[in-house]
Amino acid sequence: MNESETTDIRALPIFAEMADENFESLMRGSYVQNFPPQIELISEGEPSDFLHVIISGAVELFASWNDRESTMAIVRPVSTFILAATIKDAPYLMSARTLEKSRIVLLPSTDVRQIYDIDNGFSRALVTELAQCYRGVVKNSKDLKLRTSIERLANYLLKQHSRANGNCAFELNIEKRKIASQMGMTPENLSRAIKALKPYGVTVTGTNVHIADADDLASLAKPDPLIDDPLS
Amino acid sequence: MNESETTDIRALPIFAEMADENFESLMRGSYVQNFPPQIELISEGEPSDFLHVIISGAVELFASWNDRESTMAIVRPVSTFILAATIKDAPYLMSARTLEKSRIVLLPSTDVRQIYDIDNGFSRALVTELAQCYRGVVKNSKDLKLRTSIERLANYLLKQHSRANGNCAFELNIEKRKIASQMGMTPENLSRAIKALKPYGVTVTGTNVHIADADDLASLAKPDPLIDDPLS
DNA sequence: CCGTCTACTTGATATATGTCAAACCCATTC
DNA sequence: GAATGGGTTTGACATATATCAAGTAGACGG
Repeated sequence: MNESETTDIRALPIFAEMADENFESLMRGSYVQNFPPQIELISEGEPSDFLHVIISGAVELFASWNDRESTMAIVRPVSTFILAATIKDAPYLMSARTLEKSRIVLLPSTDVRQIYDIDNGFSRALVTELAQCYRGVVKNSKDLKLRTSIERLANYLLKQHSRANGNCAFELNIEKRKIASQMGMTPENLSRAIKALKPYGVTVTGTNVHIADADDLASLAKPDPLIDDPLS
Repeated sequence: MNESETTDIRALPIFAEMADENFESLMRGSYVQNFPPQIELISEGEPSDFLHVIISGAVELFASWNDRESTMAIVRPVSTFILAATIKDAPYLMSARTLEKSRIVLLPSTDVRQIYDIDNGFSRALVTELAQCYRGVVKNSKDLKLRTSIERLANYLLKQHSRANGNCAFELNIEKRKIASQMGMTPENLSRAIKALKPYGVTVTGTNVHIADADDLASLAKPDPLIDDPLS
């Protein structure tokens, strides 16, 4: 791990407030690895041996049951994933695989738990982080339970639109089938949902999205900070 | 608040490890109130002024969007609710209403945050609690995304069955329409799902449930600790 | 430049779930 | 004991979504 990567990790809210010596001890015990795409990093049900930090690339969190599979989230740098399992010393609830070539830091869970027991800055940061994660999942549930697939898509596109600084043209950075799964629908249904948004000025060709009139789309999407705002 | 109630609250994992003086100071600033059924205790979007602790009764957490409403969870004594909003000092993501006559303790959020800043036992307990809550919502999402409504119902009934100590007859302690909403379906659909479980030995008359053969039902439900186990 | 692969799309169809209206069943009240 | 009212059930129907099968398009490697 080079110095700039260490700095990036240190800058994460979760690590920012901890004592230097504890952070360094955490880093000393860590492993860094580069993974090719489509590698399963962890499997649900396994004990959580490491807290993962993604430095570059992209990782999909997914869950399975009875031969069905669903994408739960896509994680992008720089951030940690599967924090709750590490804290609780409980089995992973989700599996993770790389979507692209990715660089991942592995922090032994025992080290994390040990340091969280002695470092109050760290444990306070964890409280904030977990509260945020919790709220994120609740928002996701609300999206799923209160909206149809077309409404979910409309809101997803609006979010991407604002991430592209409001530019009317932007790219999808994930495969459509992953987007579909994340939003709880099939790829075929996503295709049709995209078509259904055409009257609202949405054109998608390949990975290129064009939103003619965001207000028009918003009239359908009715975005709500209590569902769609990643902060708050 | 009487002494036995204070003891019950103190026994909650979240409060168990904090210093006596901090717990007492938290309690001194608290309010206790009895509410009749169907009272809206908090509304989503409002700033989170209090951490709530339910002492007796039952509270429904629900969310709304675009004139739709969905039950997110039912909270029963003794436990806290809307912890994450209090910690983050962020608006509630869910509303809450009493389902029955309920006794609720209100802890001012500023007090909670202030004490969590100085009491390490409390902040560590919060980490564990929030990690648990997070995992709870993730499990709920998996249930929603990976299962059909009949499968969700089958698993719900198996869970109630084991809560009734494996007794083949037990009572539903919530209205069916709330159960339906919690599981992401309409009351009509729930009615039909119940019928669909008849071949698996499930009979429901009013609030009485009879499960002839739990193994038979489990062959359909395929319960999974990574979805259905409230612990782990 | 051509084949190959994989994601994506499309159409036809099936299934799941929602909606609406009416009937029903209790429980409560007057 | 009749009337009221809310929750539940049922049936008929509409809509949303999934499935299956085929075709298309783009990316990649030879």
